[in-house]
Order: sequence, then structure tokens, then C-alpha cells
Amino acid sequence: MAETRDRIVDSTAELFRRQGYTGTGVKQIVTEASAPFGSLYHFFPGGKKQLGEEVIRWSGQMYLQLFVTVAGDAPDVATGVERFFDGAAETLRETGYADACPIATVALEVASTNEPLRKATADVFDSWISAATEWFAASGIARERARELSLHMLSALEGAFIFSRALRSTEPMHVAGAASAAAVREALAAASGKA
Amino acid sequence: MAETRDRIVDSTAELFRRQGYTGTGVKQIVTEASAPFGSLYHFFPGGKKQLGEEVIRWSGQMYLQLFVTVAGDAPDVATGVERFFDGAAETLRETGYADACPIATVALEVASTNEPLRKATADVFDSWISAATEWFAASGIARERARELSLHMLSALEGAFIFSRALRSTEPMHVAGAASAAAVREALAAASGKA
DNA sequence: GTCTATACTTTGATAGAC
DNA sequence: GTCTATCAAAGTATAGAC
Repeated sequence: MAETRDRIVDSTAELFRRQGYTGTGVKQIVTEASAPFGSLYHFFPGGKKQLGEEVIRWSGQMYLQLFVTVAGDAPDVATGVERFFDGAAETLRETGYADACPIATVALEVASTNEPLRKATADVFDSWISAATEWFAASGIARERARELSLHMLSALEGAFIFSRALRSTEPMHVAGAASAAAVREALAAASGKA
Repeated sequence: MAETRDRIVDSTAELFRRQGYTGTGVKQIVTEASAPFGSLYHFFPGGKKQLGEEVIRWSGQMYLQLFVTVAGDAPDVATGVERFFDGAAETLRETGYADACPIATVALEVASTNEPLRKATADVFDSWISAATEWFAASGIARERARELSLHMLSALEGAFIFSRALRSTEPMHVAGAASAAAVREALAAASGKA
């Protein structure tokens, strides 16, 4: 079994993604993590706020890593995009439409109510956008176009999470994935045609 | 000044969209609505749950109406799409990135925790998808393609709200709007080419 | 319909023994 | 580091006078 501190972070991340920040209580966190109540305030003297910020940043890194692993293994970027969306759809189905983006719910909750946490979500999103932009650019797509593609793809992904979870259907995720992959293929064709 | 009941619904909708369901308290609602505390339970005997469900459905209708008004006035569907996204970006900027989708935050919060409210968000989303599909189909786009376009466009819209609010930037919304409009133009060209 | 007071529960957080 | 008891505040909801 992992360290107490790690279990707390892990459980919090899982609860945040399903119930959001305000919907998750510290008592529920320590119960889920099988951790002593006192340990939460031992490791996170700043309480729920400090824990929340750390979980947002950590979850964001993990999810970026997942993207790199799943999409980076594909033969080309368009296929990589499609695989990532299909994987997200499969995860949704397997978990009863619970496990989606680890920080989207929190991001919407705190955007207008909690500046430190909002900043944390913004930093995570910036890191995703930068990583995707670099990835597309490495395939020969002009940097400006690569950034637009990244923003549109990530927006489609996040929005598809909302629809798929609410409708309990993988259709929105599969459609968004196919459309995003198509946009990437087009950009690739335009880039190679120009070269 | 509007009726007490209407003010309660209106204020709740505004608070839900900024802070979500769990983040909004009934005391805050009546304060914001300048309504007597007892009136909330007079008009909504089912309490916060009943009020929440009604607000979700009402907000969803209002937002669909806004879409029809803004996008329906445009000379063609692609321009309509672009105008709606640009309008959303403008609203975000004007309100300090607070006023986005009226039910997205709630939808993510309740998707795995509150079945009646989840159902309400699903019904609203279904109505949006159907309306957009009909709208695209009326321009000659094949119904199946029209549905895909609708899902992708609405996903991009919702996702762009997340990024724009967190990053406090209209860029994601403008990019998503331009990309969605481009996809619609392509579908229109394919439809007229085939005819 | 309005308004106040209040009951009951849950929340985040702290103290202090071990 | 662990664990329990407990606090003050905020949450939802109800009762009853007006």
C-alpha cells in the first residue's frame, strides 16, 4: 500500500473528478483513502485549499502523461488523437460515466470563486495546450495552426466529456474524436502540400 | 419588479452558472433574489432539489432560445454558428469570465451523484442537439452528418467555455467558433456538390 | 404569501493524548 | 504520525405567528 500522503492525494483526485471541489468533504477523503483524519492536516497544514491546489496540479500532470503515452505511441498524430478519444470513451463506459477529465468539474466551480485554485487549473490547461501544440508542430504543422488545432481538439474533448457523462453515451466522445482526427489530417495534408 | 417566484428562479440560475449546485446555498439564493426565506419553501416544497431541477430545465430553454435568436438571424448556418460563438466570447469578457453555459457546471457536478438532476441536464442537452440537428438539416445537410456536426459544435462550445473561463481569455472561444463554422461550411459545400 | 426564529445536519478545522 | 473528541460555522429544512 502506498504512503498515507499519496493515498490522500489519489483519493482526492478521484473524488474531485466525480463530485467536484465543493461536493467533496475532507471526511469523505480520509475515509476513502483509509487515512487517519489527523494526517490530512499533518501533510496539508493549509487544509482543503492546499490539498485542492496540489491535487489539481498533480492530476493535470498525470493526465498529460496519459495523453503522451496513448497518443504518442500512434503511427501519426491524427491516429493518436483518435486513439485518445476512443480510450476516453472506453473509460467512461467502464466506469459508469464517472471517470472523465480529472479537473474540468473543479475548473468550472472555482473559475469565479477561488482565485488560487482557478490559477492552478489555468496552469494545467496551459501546459496541455503547449504540449499539444508542440506535438502537432513536430509533425510539420505551422505553429499557429498547431495551436488552433490544439485548442479546438481540447475544447471538443472537454465538451464531449460533459455530454457523454450527462447523456450516459459514448456517442459524443466518438463523434468529437473522429471530427478532431479529421481536422488534424486536413492540417497535415495542407502542411505537406505546401512543403 | 418580477414576481417573487420568478426572481428566485432567475437568481438561482445565475448562481448555478457561476458557482454550481453544491456551491450555491439556499440562503444565498433568497438574499440574491431579495425574497423572503420562507417563500422558497412555499414555491418549492421539494426544497433545493426541486428548485434545482426546475432551474436546469428553465435555463436550458432560455439558452436554446438565445441560440435560435442569435444564430437564426444570420444569412446562413455557418455565419450563425460563428456569431453565436463570438457572442459567447463577448459575454464572457463583459462579465469577467463568469457568464458561460448556464448548466455545464451543474451537469458535471451531478452526473454521478444526483440522478434526477442528471436526467434534467440530459433532457436539456438532448433538446439542444435535436434543435441544432434540425437547423443544419434544414440547410440541406444529411441528417446523420447534421447530428455529428451538432454534437461536435456543442462539445467545442462547452469545452471552450471551460478553457476561456479558466484562462480568462476569449481565444479558446474564438478558435472553437472559427473551427466549427469551417466544419459547417465544408458540410454545406459537400451537400450542395452532391445535389 | 411573508417573515422570523430555530431545529438539525454537515462542513472544515483544531487540540491534545498517545 | 495516529487517533479521538470537539468546536464554530454553514448547510438545508421546518414551525408558527402574522
